[in-house]
Amino acid sequence: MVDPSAVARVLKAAQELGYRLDPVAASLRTGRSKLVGILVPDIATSVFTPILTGATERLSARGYSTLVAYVGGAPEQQLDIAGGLIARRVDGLIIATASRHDPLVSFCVEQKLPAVLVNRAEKEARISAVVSDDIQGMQLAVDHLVDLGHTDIGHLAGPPEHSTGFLRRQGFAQGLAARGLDPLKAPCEVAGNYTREQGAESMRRLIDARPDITGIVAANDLLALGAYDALQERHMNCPRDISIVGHNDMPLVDLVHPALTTVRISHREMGLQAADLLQQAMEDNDQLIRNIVLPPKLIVRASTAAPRTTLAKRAASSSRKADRR
Amino acid sequence: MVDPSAVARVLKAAQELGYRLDPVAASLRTGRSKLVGILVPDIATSVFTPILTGATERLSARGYSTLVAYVGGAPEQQLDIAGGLIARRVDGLIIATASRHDPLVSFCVEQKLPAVLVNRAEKEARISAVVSDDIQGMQLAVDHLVDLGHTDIGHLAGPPEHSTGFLRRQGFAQGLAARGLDPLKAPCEVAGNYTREQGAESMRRLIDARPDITGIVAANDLLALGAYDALQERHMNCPRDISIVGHNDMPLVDLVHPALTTVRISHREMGLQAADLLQQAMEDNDQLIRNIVLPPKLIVRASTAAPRTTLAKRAASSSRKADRR
DNA sequence: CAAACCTCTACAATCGTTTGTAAAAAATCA
DNA sequence: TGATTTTTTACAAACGATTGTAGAGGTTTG
Repeated sequence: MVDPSAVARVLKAAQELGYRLDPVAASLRTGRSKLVGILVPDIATSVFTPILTGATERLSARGYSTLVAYVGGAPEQQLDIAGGLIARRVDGLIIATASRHDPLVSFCVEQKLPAVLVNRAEKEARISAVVSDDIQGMQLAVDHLVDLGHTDIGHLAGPPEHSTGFLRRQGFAQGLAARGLDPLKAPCEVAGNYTREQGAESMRRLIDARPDITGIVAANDLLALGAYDALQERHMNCPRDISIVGHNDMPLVDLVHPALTTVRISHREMGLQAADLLQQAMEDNDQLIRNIVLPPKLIVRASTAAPRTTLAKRAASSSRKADRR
Repeated sequence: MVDPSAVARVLKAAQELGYRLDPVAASLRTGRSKLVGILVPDIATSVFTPILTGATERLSARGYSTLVAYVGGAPEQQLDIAGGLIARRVDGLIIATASRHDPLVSFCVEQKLPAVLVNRAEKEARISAVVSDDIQGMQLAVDHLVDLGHTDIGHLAGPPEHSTGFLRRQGFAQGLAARGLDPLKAPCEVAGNYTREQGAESMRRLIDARPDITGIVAANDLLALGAYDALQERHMNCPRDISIVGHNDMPLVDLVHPALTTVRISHREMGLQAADLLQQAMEDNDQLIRNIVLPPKLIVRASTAAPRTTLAKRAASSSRKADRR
């Protein structure tokens, strides 16, 4: 349309004057901002950092900046915090803090504000979400222990108000049932939050209640590491006395002693996918609700082994075989 | 001044209508934004997450929101990225990505944009900074090894373009000299970045070059953990064959095997202090350059022990004593 | 009582874009 | 060519606060 040399001249002049479009003014006029708000419970957890990295990376490649808000220990403030982001005209929200029925989600639905859940989903799918297949992850863990010969398996559960805690507990039960074990007889201790301390506390209770347990599936690596602490207190050995499976495969769990067998989740990938989903919702005004469920993977390390009873049996049977020869 | 009941009525009405001051409009008019930009190299490192948490926590308590930008692998883009933040009218910058002479700092000084360095300082103090006492931290580490009886001590150094890598190497040398050991004779391998892989690589080279080494001071925990990997490859044992001291006391290094002796830095505290400093610079228009240096602390765990030569000597001397009795 | 001064209220300009509209110019058609 | 339609250009309104200013109203003082 316009003389291209003129375009070039204008662009050059703009460059020389250091002219940049003012995003604040543009935002005021349009109501949009090229900003995305991300709500995380707390950054320190190694679960949320890769989610953040992934989401931020993808969004910034698409020209969006991120406004990260830490909801921290104040879930009741979450709506206010989100309100602050919305006042700043964020174009969309990535929510990593959702409870199984979250008022913030209701709010987003009402206001038609594009939003995507990540890591934790709601009970019913009102907006798109990217999660790991928590049920399948636990089944992998249970299968692994059962394959090793364990029959007395306990669960260190996470907070039931989050989908991760809830679904993993459910997956644990399903996994047992699928292998012919009775989930109702399996001991389960519910931790209030995902910390090493809570893991240790739950583990102590579990051992006291059911000393016959030989295998533990934890809802989270930190809980599993807490279980390590509890075992050490009682001078018990993992995996000789009790096998432990974690969940998340967070950094360094391959270096702890014993190296932790765990279920790997690609949190980074969750962040990337959430960013993609949100971008679609923001730009194509695409109201489709999508549920992306990423497949977990069992990583076998040194914290799981056959229970001593099975080892004894094997020894016995192999010696019988030897006798027959 | 005004009838207080009228004030109450107006406030109530505002509340009912859901009126909130529009930060975007205010920002356009005033040029201020109640936003602070934070530049981090990458979020995944356990060094920067607590800094971020600390800074964000303090700032949000003061009514500021944070705009976090990951400079990642693109230091040459740093100025552009910062430009984006400035276009958004950030009131100040917290810079965790500074090299020892950083163009972004020059820019902030010229533009009189309040900014604070954190974790990494510049060579010359042009703006305020909050850092750990890297020199002293290394001296603690060296002292510890020398006290145990080590005389052949090597250093796994970090990137020299960052103050942490540079100063820790310097602190290592000073620490040796203070104990009468010759720093020039001490082997040192410089890692290109703070990763486990680089740590392993450096450690391999160091062992090959100087098999007589009995103690290692690493500039960072990840490098130390990489050294663990290298030792394992060669079937060497820590601390029996070689003692290792890390730096940072990042989460879980107490659980690795052997539990890592390391120099604890309160990164969270650095974040808090940086936030305070920045707030002063922003609000009091306080141009004072302050340098906050936090004291590090040695945390002794299981990765350090007396070298075998010393143990042998002690055994000999104690048996002599026994003879005399 | 008028002049000078101070206080308060109300209004308009401003920040820098985007976007709708009106006018002008160009193009199409009878 | 004149009427009609389309395209281009130019301009102004709007976003929602902040802030300076002019004028109204009140108070003090010679």
